[in-house]
Amino acid sequence: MSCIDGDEKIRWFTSLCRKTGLRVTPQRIEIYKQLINTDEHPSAEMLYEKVKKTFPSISFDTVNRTLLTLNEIGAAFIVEGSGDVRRFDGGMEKHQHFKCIKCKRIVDFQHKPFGNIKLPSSLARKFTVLKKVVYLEGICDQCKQK
Amino acid sequence: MSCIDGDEKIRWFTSLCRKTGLRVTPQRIEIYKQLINTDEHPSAEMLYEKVKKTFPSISFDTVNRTLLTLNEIGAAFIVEGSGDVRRFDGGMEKHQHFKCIKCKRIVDFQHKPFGNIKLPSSLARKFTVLKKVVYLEGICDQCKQK
DNA sequence: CTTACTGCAAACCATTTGCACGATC
DNA sequence: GATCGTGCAAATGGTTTGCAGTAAG
Repeated sequence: MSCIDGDEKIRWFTSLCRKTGLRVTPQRIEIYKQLINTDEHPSAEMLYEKVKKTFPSISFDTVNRTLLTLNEIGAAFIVEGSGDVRRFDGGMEKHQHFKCIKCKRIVDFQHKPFGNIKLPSSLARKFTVLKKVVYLEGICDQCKQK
Repeated sequence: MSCIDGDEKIRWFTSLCRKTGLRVTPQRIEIYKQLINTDEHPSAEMLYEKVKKTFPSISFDTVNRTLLTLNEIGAAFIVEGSGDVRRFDGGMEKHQHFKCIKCKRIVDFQHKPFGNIKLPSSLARKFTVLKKVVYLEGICDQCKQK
């Protein structure tokens, strides 16, 4: 299921690990692989279930810790949202999220104006802004039908 | 510390309670009062400490439960964000948040373009969007100095 | 060979739930 | 008086921490 640029990403990831002084372990690679091969914005638990299939001896803690590490080195990030369990995203291209408050599904979408949002300069002077998030919440198509 | 329109808001709140079939209890009023009299976007715990001063016998659970109720009837809302403890906001005017990832401080700001953001129509057709959030994360002025 | 990572278990802490008593309508 | 809210205590569940053994550089 790994696409053409899958290997590309793995190479980028391993070099990022080395650059940041992290060791390249098979567990890390596998977790990262699984993360970028899904678009369901998995929680640590969800990802643990996936990784276990190809790596039965892995522990939940390793998955969870690794995801936090990925977030720190910028190879993934924690999805914003109010409440609920922590969800992760390995897609590094500029995009936004819609989250269904019923089924908790998170859907990616791209809307140029959201990506190019300008900050008020008064704010930019005062704070160091590291992340701009545009985030929508509501009821998804599947849940509306019920 | 209650401003001129403080009583106004309390009246609005009690009528909202009645409209939604909730009973008007002194605890609820006090919690709501404290929530709208601060701009620090308190957690249930923070608010509990405040309310205890004027209402020593109140329990943490009541505070927490009440805040969730306020969120449901639209008298307050849960502040978006990634991870950390749940924070609440009683300010119902259109505004945005900046959150410092070091000290967890949440700062309100208003930026018209953020308030008037238009959704892609493809999305609006498919999903029922209940909430649009523009949210910034970074390092605040106080933490930068250190 | 040194330092970091993994796996396991226990600890933690915010949040939730159940229930009896008391307050509101 | 019936129903909802409160307070207390216990349970839950996601997340974190400590540590000994193991693997990477």
